[in-house]
Amino acid sequence: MVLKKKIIVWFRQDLRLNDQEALWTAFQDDAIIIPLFIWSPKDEKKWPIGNASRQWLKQSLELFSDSIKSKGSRLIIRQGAVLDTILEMVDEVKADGVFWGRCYEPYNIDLSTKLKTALKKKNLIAESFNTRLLFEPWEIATKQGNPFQVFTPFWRTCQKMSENIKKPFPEPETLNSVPSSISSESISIIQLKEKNHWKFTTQRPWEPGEKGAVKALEHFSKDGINQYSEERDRPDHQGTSRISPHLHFGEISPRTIWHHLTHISKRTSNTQKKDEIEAYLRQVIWREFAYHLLYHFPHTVEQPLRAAFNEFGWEQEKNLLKAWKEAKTGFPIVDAGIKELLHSGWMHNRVRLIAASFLIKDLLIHWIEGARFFWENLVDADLANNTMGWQWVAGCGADAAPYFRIFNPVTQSQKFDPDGVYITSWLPELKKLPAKWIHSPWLAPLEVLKQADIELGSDYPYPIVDHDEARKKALSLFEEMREKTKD
DNA sequence: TAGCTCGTTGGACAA
DNA sequence: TTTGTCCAACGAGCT
Repeated sequence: MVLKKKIIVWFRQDLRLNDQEALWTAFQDDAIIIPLFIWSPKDEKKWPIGNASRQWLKQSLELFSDSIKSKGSRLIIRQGAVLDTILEMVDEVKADGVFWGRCYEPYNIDLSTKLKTALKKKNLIAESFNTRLLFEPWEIATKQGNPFQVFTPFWRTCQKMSENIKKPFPEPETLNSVPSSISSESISIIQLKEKNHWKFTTQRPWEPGEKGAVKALEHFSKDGINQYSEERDRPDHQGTSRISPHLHFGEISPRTIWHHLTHISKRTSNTQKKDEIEAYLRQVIWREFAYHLLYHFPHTVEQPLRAAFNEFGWEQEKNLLKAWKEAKTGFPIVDAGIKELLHSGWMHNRVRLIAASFLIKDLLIHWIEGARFFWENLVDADLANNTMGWQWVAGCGADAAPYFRIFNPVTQSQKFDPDGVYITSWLPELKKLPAKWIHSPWLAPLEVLKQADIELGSDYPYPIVDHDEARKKALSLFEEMREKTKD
């Protein structure tokens, strides 16, 4: 009789059973599988998991643990430094090796490398799999063999290579049991921080976990996809897929999304629908692009991709930053966005752009401050996406907007939330203000404000900056930076 | 290799 | 009210 191999499958940002190549490979090898999750925020260095993400993770793990149980196995949860914990576990259960899905944050790459070396030294099996991306960051390159820094050619290359995207792996029908002698921590070891406690609201309910992720995809692909390219920009409508937190925690794989939507696209003769699906898949490729950049330019989590921006004259106005974080800027679209973030752990993409542009170009505060605030409060906080997004808005990242493109928070608000429906859903104090004035209450006649029961300065703040002046100042600082870095 | 084209999400102003 | 044009800059990526 052949002795079965014993494999620890270490789960990180791939909390699902479907299209889980690490798990599926161990299952196909007929190995005895020990599913493991490690709670180890200290290993995450300067980007330890934020409060909103913790809350999501707790629920996601709870559900993942249940689905593993339903297959006859048990998820082992341990706490401590990743390397020590795995090596101890390997000895404890006399494992023959470890399988895991790859992560691409600099600290995670470092951990994987060290783990592989340590396991190989012990003559054990160490295998990592692609569980998070359509393409590995090193599989896509320009014709010169360099990493891409512009999205469109990256997108075209991905399209050409899309035939290679593997079909999702099925989930194992059953799993072996895990001996009760192997101890596990409770999920309650994942503690929320006391301050700035993020709460679920009933206003925008989420359903974490693999089932919730599949439901979100099915709902979106039946309905939302048909007007995606227009509707995705409307925070007052439900035009986006809302799949981002599911993708971040790996409750669904991008391959599943890709194949599900390309299948629909192939079946329909409706060219508009095909275009809408392509518009959405383009966004999925933006996520790939973010990982491509994170992998090839890992310093960008702290430093600008364009070095010239190290010379930019950022301001250090603590009070302005505080007002932004507390939704007290006096610009309703910005404040509504921050409120949405604090109350629901999520912010509409268009509003993220407006709020980010306001922090950077109106308040002239360094993008890293905004990146850290988002990191702490978003349920979909993702180092690759967050870094790319903030650098894009700041103009210091890949494919960034030219310096003179500065969002006007009032015209953006008028364009994408014309009736102020989004604004008033998060700022009820402005409910009685007519749509004409909702985007810039400080311009409303006193009579109108009175009728709307608003006294500026007490019910709702005065604007903390004058946008036109702030814009001019930003442009002159960019000009200074260009002079300084000219050569 | 040198030159050419092009770039997720814009704004201001004029007609 | 909508549509068109310029803003003005630069480097990536291709041929």
